[in-house]
Amino acid sequence: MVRVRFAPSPTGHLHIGGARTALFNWLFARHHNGKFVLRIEDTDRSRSTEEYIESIIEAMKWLGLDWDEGPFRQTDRMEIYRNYAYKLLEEGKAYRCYCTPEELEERRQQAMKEGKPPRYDRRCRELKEVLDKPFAIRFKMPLEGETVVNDLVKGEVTFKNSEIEDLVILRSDGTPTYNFCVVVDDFEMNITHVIRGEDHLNNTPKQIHIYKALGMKIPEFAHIPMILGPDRSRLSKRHGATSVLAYRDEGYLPDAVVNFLARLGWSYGDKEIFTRDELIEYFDLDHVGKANAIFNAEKLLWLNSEYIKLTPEEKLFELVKPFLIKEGYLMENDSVDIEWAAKAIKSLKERCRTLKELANAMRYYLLEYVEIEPKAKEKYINSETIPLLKEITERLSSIEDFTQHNIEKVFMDIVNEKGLKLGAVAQPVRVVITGSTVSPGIYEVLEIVGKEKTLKRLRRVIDAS
RNA sequence: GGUCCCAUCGUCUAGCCCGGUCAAGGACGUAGCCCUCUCAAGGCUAAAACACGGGUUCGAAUCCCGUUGGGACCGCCA
Repeated sequence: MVRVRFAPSPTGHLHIGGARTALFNWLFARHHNGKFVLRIEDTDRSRSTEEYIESIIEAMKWLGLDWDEGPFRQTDRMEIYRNYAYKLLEEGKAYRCYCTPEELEERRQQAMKEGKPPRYDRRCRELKEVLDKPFAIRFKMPLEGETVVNDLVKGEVTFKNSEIEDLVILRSDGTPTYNFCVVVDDFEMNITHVIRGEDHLNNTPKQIHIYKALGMKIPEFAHIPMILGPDRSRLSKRHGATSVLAYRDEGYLPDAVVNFLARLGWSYGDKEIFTRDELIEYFDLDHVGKANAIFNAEKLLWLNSEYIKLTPEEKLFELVKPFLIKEGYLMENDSVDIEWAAKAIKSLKERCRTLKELANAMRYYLLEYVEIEPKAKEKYINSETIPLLKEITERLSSIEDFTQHNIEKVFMDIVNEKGLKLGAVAQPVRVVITGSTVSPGIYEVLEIVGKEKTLKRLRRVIDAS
């Protein structure tokens, strides 16, 4: 039975990189019909917050990454770690270190200055007597030999044991450290595959020695490459939105984000667009690449537009509603005819890449009047076009059934009678009705805006001239 | 600085493990054309990559070594 976990530390919102790690674990679990465990690594109490825990959970839910067990919290499990740490101490596999953090920091600085590796010098390792001073517990790493990590993505990676330091497993305040908790938890939770970011590859040999010292079975490891910003440095706030929830707020669809993240570092031939079921069916570690990937916001935008096109209009309306309300184009308790809304959205969905854009485009369908862009006004509303607008207003007002078909007839009549190009008539009308030179087809727009608002807007512009 | 990882179009990648079918395929983006009432969407076309240097081999994007470049880690952070 495959058991994997996602173990974020709540020191920030769930970001793109973390989300992809979570996704790969989730896909692996679902593909193998295994279990996906959520564990909150909050042993750093000074930086962990409840808000971040909630925010991470909210982001996971939004992405649709459901977990089978947890969320477990390491702060609830302190006794367990402590017991294991003391077990190692008693067995002579760990030792008390009386060096203070200040002393260690000083020595690190000194070592750096001398160009030596900034590593703990193991000075307490052979201390025989027990002192009456605060101490941390350090793990005794083997001094020679080598450790091989058989990574499912990277292959065989070999480390010299002499390069691995005697890490602290229990701090002097009695709290355990990351590398220790991970081992204990992964064992206690029966984790079979540890799928995590490549930044943990160097931690792996340390953890392997702890597993061995504790007589625990070592899980399989898979270290997936990092996600980098456009400047090739690790993705961070400087590169714009990195929090998953920020993408939700910008109007991205969770399926699009999931699809995008899945294709970052993983591939299935030439296929680009996957349903969730396809992702689950096809996902495997063999096709996870080894190289870091740069976050390509343009491609995410494209995928999102593809997903918007795939989403039915009625569903899209539900999704866009919060954005409409936020922008003030719709009141919370306004009732909107769903058929009308579907028509409106159908006209716009393939020219919008996010829900936010869609909401914005719906502005001229929902409001009474629209503000006209100055440039558009200057170009299309002038002494030449006003008579034309008057004429068309008159003819439109006589249409009884205000449908695309009948509207088109009015436009074509005018064009034919006056020998004009359609654009010469359509553009000024478009500007008056939508406030901009860009919109869906003019007949479609007028039908959706409706006869009443169409005439109101036209007359207001004519009267103002 | 030490250790570890990585290297195909600007970007995500297929191909690499099992050398020849690769004068390197797809996608995003970019450019042009078609469609057209504007903008999209759609269709067609184009420019665009095997980091470099050595081997091995009849033959290398594919195997080996080195160089360069990038990344990660070296905490009583996770």
